[in-house]
Amino acid sequence: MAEKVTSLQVAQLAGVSQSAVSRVFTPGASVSKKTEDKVRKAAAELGYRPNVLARAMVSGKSRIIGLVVGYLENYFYPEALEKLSNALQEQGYHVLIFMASRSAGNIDDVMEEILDYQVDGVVLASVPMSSDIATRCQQAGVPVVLFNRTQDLDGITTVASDNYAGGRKVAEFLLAGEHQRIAYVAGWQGASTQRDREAGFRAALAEGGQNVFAHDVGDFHTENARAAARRMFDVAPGKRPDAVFVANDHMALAVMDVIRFELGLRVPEDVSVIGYDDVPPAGWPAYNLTTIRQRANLMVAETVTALLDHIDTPATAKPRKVAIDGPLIVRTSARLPKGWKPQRTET
Amino acid sequence: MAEKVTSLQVAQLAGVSQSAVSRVFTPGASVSKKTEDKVRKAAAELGYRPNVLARAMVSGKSRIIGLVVGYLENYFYPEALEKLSNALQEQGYHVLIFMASRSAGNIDDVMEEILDYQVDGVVLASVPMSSDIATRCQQAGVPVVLFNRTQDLDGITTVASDNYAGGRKVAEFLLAGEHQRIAYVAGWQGASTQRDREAGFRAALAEGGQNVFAHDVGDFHTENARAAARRMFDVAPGKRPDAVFVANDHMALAVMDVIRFELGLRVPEDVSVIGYDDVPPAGWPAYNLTTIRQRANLMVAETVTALLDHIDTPATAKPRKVAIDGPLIVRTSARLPKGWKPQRTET
DNA sequence: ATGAAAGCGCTAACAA
DNA sequence: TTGTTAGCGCTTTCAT
Repeated sequence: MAEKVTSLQVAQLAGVSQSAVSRVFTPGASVSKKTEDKVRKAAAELGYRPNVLARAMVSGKSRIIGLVVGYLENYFYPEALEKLSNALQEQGYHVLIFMASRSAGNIDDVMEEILDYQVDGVVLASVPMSSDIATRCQQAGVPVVLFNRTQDLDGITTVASDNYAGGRKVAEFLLAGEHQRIAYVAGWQGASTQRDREAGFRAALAEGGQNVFAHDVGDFHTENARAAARRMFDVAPGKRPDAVFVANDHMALAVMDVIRFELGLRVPEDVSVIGYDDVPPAGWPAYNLTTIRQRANLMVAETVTALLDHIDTPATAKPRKVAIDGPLIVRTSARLPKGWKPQRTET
Repeated sequence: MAEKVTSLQVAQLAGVSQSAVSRVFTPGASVSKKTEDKVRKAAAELGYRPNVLARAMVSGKSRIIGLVVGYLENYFYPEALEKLSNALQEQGYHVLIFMASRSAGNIDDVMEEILDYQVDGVVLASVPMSSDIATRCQQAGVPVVLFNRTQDLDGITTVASDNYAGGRKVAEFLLAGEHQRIAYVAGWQGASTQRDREAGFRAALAEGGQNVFAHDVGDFHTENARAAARRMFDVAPGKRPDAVFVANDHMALAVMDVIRFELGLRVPEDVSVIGYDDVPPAGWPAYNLTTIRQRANLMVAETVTALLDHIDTPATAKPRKVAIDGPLIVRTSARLPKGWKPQRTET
C-alpha cells in the first residue's frame, strides 16, 4: 500500500525546492530543462502525482463540474451523460453527479451540496425547478448551463434542440400524410421542451387548417402515457385519432404498446405515431418509430463550449440560448405522405 | 453574486473563534448551546457553508467516490448508476464519474486521474481490465469494489448476481420446455459475468443430457449480436436451434429482432429466446423477453455496504465475494414447460 | 530560473 | 467549553 507522496518528498529526493516541483507540474511555468529532468525522475521513482484537491484550494479551480440530473429512465439522458462526461474529461474536467430524483422536494439541498464542492460549473439536465436552481448558482457565482431546457429567465445559458421547429415538422409531416384527426400526448407541463414542442405542433397544425383533435397528458412517464393512450384510443372508431404526436420517445413507445398490444390496432394503418428524441429503441425493428432526432453530440458540444467559456472568461461570456435543429427521422410508425420513402436508420 | 464566505468571517460576526465555527459544523464536537446559536445565526446571515475541499485536505476524507463505468448502452447500467448515486448521497458521499469507454487503451490514465482526486473509494462497473485497475487502487490504499464482475483475484471485493446459478436456471427451463437444439450467444469472453453464465448453463444442460447445439459470440454489442444471430439462424430449418440463451438482454433483444423481422421466424413458436438482466425494455410488450433478473437494488446496497465498511474500518474489513440470486422472469419469448404459466411483470 | 515564505479554508491537538 | 496554534499539499508572489 503506497503511502501518500507529496511534492516536498519529491523535492528532497531531487535536491530542489518544493516550489520547483510545483512548477514542473504547472503547465507554462518557467523551469530549466535540467531541473525538470531531475524532478520528473524523482517523481516517477516515488510515484508522485499532484493532489488535485490541494491545488484546487489555492488556485480556486476544482476542475469539477456538477451535473444534476433528474432521471435516467428516458434513454436520451444516459447517452447525453456519457457524451458529456467524455467531452469534459477531454478538457481536463470531471463530473460530479447529483441525482435530483430521490430528493423530491429538497432540490435546494442538492444545490447546496453541489456548491460545497466548489465546482467550477454546473450542468442541469431534466431537473424540475431548473430556474430556481440556476438562479441559486448564479448568486454563488458559479456558471450554469441548462441542458435540454430553455428557461424564460434571462441571463442563463440554455442548450436544447429547436423544439418549436421540431413540433412544426411533425405537424407538417402528419398533415402531408393526409391525417384527419391528429392528437397530442403531452409531457410534463412544467418543461419548456414540452411547451415548445406543443406550441410548434399546434401552430403548424393551425396553418394546415386543423386543430388538435384530442389531447392528453403523459408527464414523460411510461405509466401515465399508457393511461393517456387508453383514454385516447379505447373509444369508438369514429372518435379515434388517426395520428398522434407524443412529446417524447420514451412515452411514444409506451403509447405504441398500448395501441398495438392492448387495443389490437395497427400502426400505422389505423394510427400513425410520432415521437421525439430518437433514442436507440426508437430504431429497433419492433418499433421503427418515426421521430425527431435530438442531436446529442451537438448539444453536448455546445454545452461544453458555453460552460468553459463562462468559466474561463466570466467577464465577457454572454448568456446564450442555443436551439439545435433536429431532423425528422422517417421510419414506419407513421403513414408516409405520397412520394415519400422511409429513410434508413443511420448511426 | 455572493462572495465566498469563510468560517473566519462567520467567527468574527458571531464574536467567537474560528475553531468554534468549525466545531458547530462538525458533528459530535463539543460546543455550548449558546455558542452554537450565535454561530448558526451568523452563518445563516452570511450564507456560510463549509468548504468540502478544505475539509477534505485536512481530514484526509474527500467524501467522493470514484465510479468508473465502461458504457451505458446496456440499460442495466443507467439504472444501477442512478441507484448507486442515490444510495451514496444518502450516506453523505458523492459520485465522481469516469467514463472508461473513450479512453480505450489508456484506462491506466483514468485510474491515475481518479486517484488524483483523493477519492475515498472506487466502484468499477463494466470495465475491461478491472483486475489491473483494482490492483492499482489497492496499492494506492483506496478501497475498491467491482460491480457486476467477479474477479478470480483474491483480496478484492466483488458484487454480482449469481451468474452461474442464473445460467443453470435458464438451461433447466429450456430443458423442461423440451427444447432439442439449444444454442448460446456469448458476451465478451473476458467478462466474468459471461463466463459464469455460460458455465452454469452448460453444466445444467449436460445434466439434462444435452450439449450446446450452436455457439457464437456477440461481445455484449448490438451489432455483433445481430451478426451472430444471422449466422446461427439463417440456415436450413433442420440445422436451426429451437432455443437460444443470449448472455444479456441488450443482445437478446437484438437477436429477437433478427429472428423475427429479418428472418421471419416466430418467437417462441420457432425459436425460444432467453436473456439476462431484466432491463426495462425486456418487459415491453413488443418483446416480452423471458430473462433472469439482476436485482440492482440489492447489488447496489451490497456495494455501498461493502465500500463504506472498507472505508470506515479498513483494518477489519475483509474482502467479500457477493453473489446475489436472481429469479427467472417468465414471459412469453420462450416456450413454456407443461403446466407453467407466464408470470406478471412486477415492478 | 530558483528558493523562501505566505497563505487557500479548514480540522485537530493542545492549553487554558 | 473555548481559543490558540499548527499544519493538510499545493500555488504564487517576491526576492535573489
